[in-house]
Amino acid sequence: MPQQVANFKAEFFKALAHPIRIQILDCLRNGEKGVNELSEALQIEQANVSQQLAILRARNIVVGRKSGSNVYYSVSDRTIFKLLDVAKNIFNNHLVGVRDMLQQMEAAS
Amino acid sequence: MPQQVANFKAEFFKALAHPIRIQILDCLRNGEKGVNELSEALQIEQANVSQQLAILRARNIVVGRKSGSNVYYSVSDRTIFKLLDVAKNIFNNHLVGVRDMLQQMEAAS
DNA sequence: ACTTGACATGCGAATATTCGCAAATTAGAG
DNA sequence: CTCTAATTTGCGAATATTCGCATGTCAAGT
Repeated sequence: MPQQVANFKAEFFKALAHPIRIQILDCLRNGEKGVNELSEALQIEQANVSQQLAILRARNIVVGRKSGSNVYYSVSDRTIFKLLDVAKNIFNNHLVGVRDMLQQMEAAS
Repeated sequence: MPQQVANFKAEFFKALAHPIRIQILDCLRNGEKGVNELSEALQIEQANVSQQLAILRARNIVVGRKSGSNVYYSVSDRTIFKLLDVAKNIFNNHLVGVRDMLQQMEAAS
């Protein structure tokens, strides 16, 4: 894999590498939402939400639909959710791994 | 999703959010590799490779197997590769989107 | 035109990441 | 024990990210 492609992929993951952005994406699982709606749901300052949305937009992860003075955001590609689900599976596997390890230590003591 | 879980997920994606680390994981697709081997294959200073491996290790993404004075690294959970493949699909979808957009602009001019 | 509500953007200080270089560790050979 | 090769770690300067605050934009109502 050329370095250039690796850069591109890293940029993509960097866009996901922030708690607020993860929460925003999770909020968008069941349909589009306005900025205020996200801000209230997550209890995060509106300007901050808007900044994080700008980052997700820059990577084409979300798109905004303007309606009057509101902007409704949604995920541009539902495969994103599949990615998050696979990530969740990895977490679960690792948590199980840690739990087993703790149990073994317990049993050995 | 509680904020704590979002933090955890963000930490995970942060571990993937670096070109060198992406390249390392890609190198590990066909089995474990030593640090020198990775360093040469990627043409990256060995200390740097070791630092990036340490980050992947801290997130349980790779594990090292010590053999003599060598350390052979491998991916701890092959689901990681599935994740990278899903990410690749997302890129491809978006690239197609961009290509179509360029074609439309071309056609309209 | 003025105001209000919904978003976006600019700025800047605090914080975190990156990466080359030097030094430390560790295992095996002589 | 000494030397060497393989790997890790510490350090520090350059660079990037984060986030609150202030300001800017833009549409709709009055």
